[in-house]
Amino acid sequence: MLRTHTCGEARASLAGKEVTLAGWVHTRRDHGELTFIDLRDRYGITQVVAHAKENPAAHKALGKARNEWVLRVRGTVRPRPEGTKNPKLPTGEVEIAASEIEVLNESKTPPFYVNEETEVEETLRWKYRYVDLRRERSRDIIKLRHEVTNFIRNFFVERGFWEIETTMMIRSDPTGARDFIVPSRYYPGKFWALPQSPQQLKQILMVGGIDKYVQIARCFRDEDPRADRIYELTQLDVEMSFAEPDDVMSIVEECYTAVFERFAKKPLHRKPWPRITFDDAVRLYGSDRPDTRFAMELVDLTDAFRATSFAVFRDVIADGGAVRGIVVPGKAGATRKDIDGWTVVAKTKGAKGLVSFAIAGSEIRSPVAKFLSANELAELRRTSVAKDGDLVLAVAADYHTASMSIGTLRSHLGATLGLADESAHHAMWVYRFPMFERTPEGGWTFSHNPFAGPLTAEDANLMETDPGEARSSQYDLVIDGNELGGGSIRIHNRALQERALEILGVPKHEAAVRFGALLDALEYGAPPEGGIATGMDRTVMILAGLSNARETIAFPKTQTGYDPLLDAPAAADPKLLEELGLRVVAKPEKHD
RNA sequence: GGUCCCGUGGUGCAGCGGCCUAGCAUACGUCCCUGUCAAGGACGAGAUCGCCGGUUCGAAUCCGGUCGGGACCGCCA
Repeated sequence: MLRTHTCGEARASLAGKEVTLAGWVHTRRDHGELTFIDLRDRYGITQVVAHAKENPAAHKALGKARNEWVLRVRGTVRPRPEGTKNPKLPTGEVEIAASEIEVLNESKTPPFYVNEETEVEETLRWKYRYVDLRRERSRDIIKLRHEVTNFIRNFFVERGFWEIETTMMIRSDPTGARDFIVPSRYYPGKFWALPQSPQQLKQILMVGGIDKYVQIARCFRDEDPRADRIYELTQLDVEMSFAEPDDVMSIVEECYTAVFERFAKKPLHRKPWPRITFDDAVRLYGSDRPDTRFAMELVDLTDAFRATSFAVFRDVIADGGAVRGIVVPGKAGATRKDIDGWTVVAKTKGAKGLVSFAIAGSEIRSPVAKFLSANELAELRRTSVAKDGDLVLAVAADYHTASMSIGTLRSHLGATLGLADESAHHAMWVYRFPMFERTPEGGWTFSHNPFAGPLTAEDANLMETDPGEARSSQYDLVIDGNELGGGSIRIHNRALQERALEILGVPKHEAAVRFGALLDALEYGAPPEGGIATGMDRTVMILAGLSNARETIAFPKTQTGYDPLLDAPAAADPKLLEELGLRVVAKPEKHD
């Protein structure tokens, strides 16, 4: 090694010892005859000093060095003179009196500060990620990710799980997200797909008797990215044979509890974690991933307006719908503009409108007050338990739509009004999901994935008679209102799997083509099994308190998937396209 | 596919019709300086205000378009 110690190791115990350090110039303080530099590496920062009279050569070299130059420093560790120790640095007791400086490499002036915590535009950070990674903040996040990943891997391996890598080139299937595809040279016109998850493969591993599988798996989904969503995501992928839902939830809860206790900045609010049914989550929070860091539970106002002459409520209730609301504390004074904004939020989940009721003393102000009787308003106040100065917001629609609309508004208000308790992480399980949900077209879609099994034998029967009532074995891990992952006990019987796919609109013959391998495997002694996948990017995001997932990965892309570091995507060599049997028909885009 | 916000020396911000010959901080360069640690001091260089077009006597500033970035909706089993 070019060094004997790292820049984080210098301590009083090394005093008098000759050491060699290598690292980057963090800052330089030139006092003329006396020059200091702080030398930085991954491990820390050490002050190096040289005096013009004591060591002219070293002093000259330090004077010439600039930020981010790479130096090798030989010198003697010595205690700093009394009164010049720096308690802010772990190495602040000592300094290196330089005897020899070797410039390993010079550096251009960096495009942004390494030694300061200023915000820098992301595209620039990603383009110069090698500079950005030297910054303390970036390094800490990447280190955290490494430690969390390593901890989780060890956790499962220690419990008998085998880590198995699954292939990254699989069969494309038009369910779920859009696939990234890879052309084939031997089979021109045919394509592999990058896996959206190793779902089918891990189930096939169970059929192969692997019993317990774990993988920190890269997954690819070509959907428009968001702050917490990226093209390439990493998931903790786990599968267990002969498992029941509680087995999977228990081991993941144990793992995540350990992870949060070790790496999070704040405690978990409850152990063991609460488990809430999907129905209760919708009823109380209007969400399948409730943020319980604040209360503001939904109230049901249907009964208060059951006899109303107000047409909007009356018609919805007559159709079997519901009036669902929330009480916003102290917001009776909300402006028309506020309420219009909240109406837009509620409408994104299907609400036709939003009705507000401001509780002002004995009076209730509402745009629809004139259509409602005094009795109904009194009942509204009683049912909602709204206090003077509160604002009640309500949506009338079918029960699910009304609940989800108000729930979305609840989340929005929680975020914008800063209602969440920031002193603890709220982890929970949501379970007893419906197996199928209605699509806007009137068909069925799955709430988890097409391989999730029914919760009980009774639910399996309901798949035949009344699919909408069948409950799934699915369970979701939710932390602070974020869906961190989900899993289920899988269907391990070909006929039942075919039936499930049929309900989802995939006829048997088509299923045999699209899911042939898995369906065939189910006929060769597939064990009952289940598992889970959780998002590592989001996990690290929450642990580090970040608002976007890009910072948790080493080489991020922009919102449109552009990689500023590698300048990708890029055109392919025409010869390669020829070999692959591809011709580009898209108009070239002009990117500046 | 859609909505909203942003684009000003290397970086981060201010300026939002004329007072801008574009301001501040920091970084950068030269010089001074023996105990600093965000060192200090003096001087200096560095920007056609993303791009195109329009309105106006006059545009960084207003309008339209476009490119890029971000947040969100759709989408994301």
